[in-house]
Amino acid sequence: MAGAAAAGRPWARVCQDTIGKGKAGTKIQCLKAAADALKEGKSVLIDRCNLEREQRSDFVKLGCTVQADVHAVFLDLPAKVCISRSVSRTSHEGNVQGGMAAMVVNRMLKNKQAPLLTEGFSRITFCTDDDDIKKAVDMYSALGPSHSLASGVFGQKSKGPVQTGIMKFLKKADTSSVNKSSGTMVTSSERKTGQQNTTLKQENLEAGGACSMQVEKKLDNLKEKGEQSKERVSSDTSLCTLAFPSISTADFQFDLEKASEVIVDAATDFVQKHDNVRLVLVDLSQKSRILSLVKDKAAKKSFDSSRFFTFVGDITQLHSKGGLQCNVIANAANWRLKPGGGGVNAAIFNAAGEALQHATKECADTLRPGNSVAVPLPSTSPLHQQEGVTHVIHVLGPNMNPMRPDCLKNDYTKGCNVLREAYNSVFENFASIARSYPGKQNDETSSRKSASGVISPNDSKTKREGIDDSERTKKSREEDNKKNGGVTNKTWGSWAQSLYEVAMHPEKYKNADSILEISDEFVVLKDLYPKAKRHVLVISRTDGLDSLADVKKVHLPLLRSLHSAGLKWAHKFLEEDASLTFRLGYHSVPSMRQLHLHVISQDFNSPSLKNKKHWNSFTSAFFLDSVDVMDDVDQHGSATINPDEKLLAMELRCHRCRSAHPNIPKLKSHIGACKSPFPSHLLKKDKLLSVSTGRTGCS
DNA sequence: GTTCTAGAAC
DNA sequence: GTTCTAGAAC
Repeated sequence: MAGAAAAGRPWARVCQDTIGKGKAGTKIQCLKAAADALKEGKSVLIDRCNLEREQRSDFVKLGCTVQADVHAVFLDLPAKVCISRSVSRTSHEGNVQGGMAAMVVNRMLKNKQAPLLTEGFSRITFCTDDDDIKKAVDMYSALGPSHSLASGVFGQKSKGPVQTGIMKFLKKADTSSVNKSSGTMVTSSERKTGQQNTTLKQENLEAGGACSMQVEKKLDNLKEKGEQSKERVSSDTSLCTLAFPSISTADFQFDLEKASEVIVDAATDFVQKHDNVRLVLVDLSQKSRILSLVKDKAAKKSFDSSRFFTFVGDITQLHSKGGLQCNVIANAANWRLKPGGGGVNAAIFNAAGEALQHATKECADTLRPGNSVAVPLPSTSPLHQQEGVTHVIHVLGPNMNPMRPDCLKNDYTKGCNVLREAYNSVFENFASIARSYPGKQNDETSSRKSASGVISPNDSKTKREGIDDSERTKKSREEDNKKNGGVTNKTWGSWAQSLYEVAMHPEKYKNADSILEISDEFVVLKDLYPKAKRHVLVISRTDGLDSLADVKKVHLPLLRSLHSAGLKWAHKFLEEDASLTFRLGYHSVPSMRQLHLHVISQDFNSPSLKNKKHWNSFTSAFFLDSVDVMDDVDQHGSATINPDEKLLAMELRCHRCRSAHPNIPKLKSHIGACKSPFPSHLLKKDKLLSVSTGRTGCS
């Protein structure tokens, strides 16, 4: 179908299901048809699932080579909606319907990768319901030849600021309403009115697949981007990019010569150690002395110069004005992490709007020199929408200005050390964000380890659970905690005390047959509401150690004791029932106080497993394998936790074959029958125990 | 963590 | 009509 939009721009729809003379064709045919249509000056709608990055990259490349704007409209509908629609539809062009459809859709959704601006899209619109889809269709239908749509990401449900454990229990921040208003606001502001004759077939978008992509020809738009864009726009957009200002050299009056040395050392060192990332030092002025010093010093070093370079431009408008796509920007913040003050800090807070202030508050209150904190930028922020910036890393450098706090009074030995620490901290935070970028990792472990983007595993001072890394706040928290007798200041409901009670006074309960073992370090207890045929808890007896968030390196021997007690009981159960498979691990955010290890058989055959939260708490990244936790604590001094509650609300997927299911009863009947092998990430590192593998899980 | 239940989904 | 979920109360 080629819909000639009412306003005049002709559209060509390229659909693989019909491209072979009305029948299904090949991707090559689609690419050719798209290229031809673009040559004829048409806008092109690629009506193809394109769920995986690699699948769509050829289309993106095509768009870029003819200098067209490439947009993605991502239909991010819940799996159960996709499945039920595809099953019940009739006369689908590709004949993906009926019983077969569930299987096909499940297989496709398994590999779903949300589009990123870094792939080369200039605009991405997320649609998560019918309303979003209608808006997107209306918007593109009404697009006239002189219209252009803003660049950036629209309608994405924010990953949101990381919720602290305490937030979860005190009150739920209503992120859903915030997100909704953002989506509506963006689309309605972009929507052209008065054009209702939809030339794009909405039903195709709704049922045909989860993702479609539009390649829009708009040469005039590109010209506006000016000189710099030509130079950089072609540069590699597959790299996760950090743009950063020179730290401390403006208001903090740090010596430029010395600063440039630190920058070049830290940056070249970093890019040599990390793949798939690039660093860009940004300054406003063409005559910037710090840029030329850094350029000169960098020229004398040998490293890949496309991975670290300097750029003249406004750090808040790098994409729109400079044509440089940066996922992450660093901010030369003040110690209070407050907006204002002029310079880069004021500019970034200004450009990012209130969303950044709120998100920052969720992550930290203050910052000390040499430290940084990464803040996920909500999708409501204009900086996110227009520039594609997903994170802001606030950093505080050393101060040489006697009019500002913590002046080092020209002590450049200390100053250089603090500046180096500051850059290293920023780069490490950036590295963990880069690792969590979809496509920059391919296993579940790495994604959950840094998914929040706030956690810096190499910096023991950096906060977890979205608290902060400042010593000031840490102290006050510790004082609060002392009063509670605990290490974290999470509040526990009365119902959350029972494990604590058992751990403190196991002798009181020793006659109960639910208690399997009591030692000085732990108590082994049958879970009162087992979520599988066999489900026991190994509860630590250390007072004040309530969850993984409290665990420090000193607790490593304890973790090992809990683990080996868990193994012992798993083996005992395997002797009784050789068909079982066991997994040992912790909940990222437990509901019950007192650190406890779950030992749970993987049949999940139990009437007590009743809801989505139950299921996801044992089968998503919310469940942290004991072996990983021990490694993590050993290497980093604490456990890396992703406290994102969204993990518990995720769609229901089989823990073996990853197929999606619309509800718990359907899921349970599937898992009762599924014989697929377990995912490879569980087969590694002896995370699963069974008789057939003969694994012990000890290594 | 569970129980209860209104109301959404089928 | 029944089934299932999700939020409040404990």
